[in-house]
Amino acid sequence: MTKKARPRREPLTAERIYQAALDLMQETGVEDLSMRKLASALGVDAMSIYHHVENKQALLLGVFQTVLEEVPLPDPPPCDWKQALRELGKGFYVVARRYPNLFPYMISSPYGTPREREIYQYIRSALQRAGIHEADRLRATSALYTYGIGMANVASAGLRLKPLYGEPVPEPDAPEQEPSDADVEFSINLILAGLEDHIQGHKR
Amino acid sequence: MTKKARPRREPLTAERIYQAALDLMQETGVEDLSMRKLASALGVDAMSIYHHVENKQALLLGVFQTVLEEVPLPDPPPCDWKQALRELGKGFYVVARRYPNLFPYMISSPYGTPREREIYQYIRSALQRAGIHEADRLRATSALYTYGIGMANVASAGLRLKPLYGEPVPEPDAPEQEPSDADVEFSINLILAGLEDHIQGHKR
DNA sequence: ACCTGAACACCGTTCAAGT
DNA sequence: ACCTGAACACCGTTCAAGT
Repeated sequence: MTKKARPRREPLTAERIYQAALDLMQETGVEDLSMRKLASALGVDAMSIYHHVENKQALLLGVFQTVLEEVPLPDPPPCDWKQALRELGKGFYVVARRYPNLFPYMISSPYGTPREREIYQYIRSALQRAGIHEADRLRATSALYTYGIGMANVASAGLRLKPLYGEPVPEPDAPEQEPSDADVEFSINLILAGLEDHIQGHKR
Repeated sequence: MTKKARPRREPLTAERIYQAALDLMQETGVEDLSMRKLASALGVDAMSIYHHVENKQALLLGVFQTVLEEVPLPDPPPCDWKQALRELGKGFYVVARRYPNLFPYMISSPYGTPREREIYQYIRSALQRAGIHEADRLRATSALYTYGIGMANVASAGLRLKPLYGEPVPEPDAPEQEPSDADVEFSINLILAGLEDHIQGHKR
């Protein structure tokens, strides 16, 4: 036992805070997260958190960024633009399923994260390779991004309609009801076919 | 002036409460709405509201339902299924633009509303007329619904990327930046073309 | 430099009481 | 039947103080 000694516990860092917040939200939902509960989960005074994170909004954005970094962005991207977008879409879907409580709130946040920008740019460059000409590229990027967002949101609810108020919230543990890869592929292929069609139409 | 007399003010009703809540949210954002502020806007004690509305969650769902009823559901639906879906999509978009603060929160709500179900069924029956066979109809409905949700969400932000935290939130008063009908049509046509392609593929 | 605790200005909701 | 006010158990955040 040395006198100098390591500190009684790990020092707080923004990353440790994000991870703890994410864990709490997975268990009890985003609505239930409070700075005070988070602090006590970290074994720390509530106000200590503010030394590493500006406020609750910034904390949430940090968690969103952490989670979005789990969406893989193949580098270098496959030369086949459709393949690139299909893989991106599937990756997005997988992460949305991993954090079903989080995604709806991420989407409704008035602020974005740097990772969201990267994903947007990835789509944009895939569409450039696809040969969609300048004028339509922004619109197409926006449409695809939009679609990913919507899919992530619906995926969070297991591709089912949300229950009405008063109806029981369906158990997440009904594996036979799990949306399959085929369901997701179907949905992604639909929009890719639409894009292909658009490109053909302009060539012709 | 009769003695019997009308009451000093309109009696509270759920509808008056929903409308006042909607007005407040339009001005200050959903996050800022509180039962207490709503009550004082109605000139009423905070707790009076609870006589007409179960709790805050139910209040929000009432507002969502009110707003979604503004999305027109043409009856009888046009025989052309693509036309029907295009009109539905545009209607959805117009309403999302009308209540930009509200839509992101509506989407992230864990509960749905009866009107959402009706819209879902409308899509479903349009796809039946389109001749999409039973096995794929649920997936296609889900994909289209998904797409509408995503579009509404992105539309709320004016088809732009959300600002990063710390960046100024763009003024909503830049008419030259307003997404045009053509932008929306582009996006809707993309997915309709994908569907058409899917149907052709199965006929062939 | 990092953490703490008291305090401030709020919340949603319950409940007993008023008319 | 409908509304009220006090009270309860919480919030996020500021600030002065501790080590």
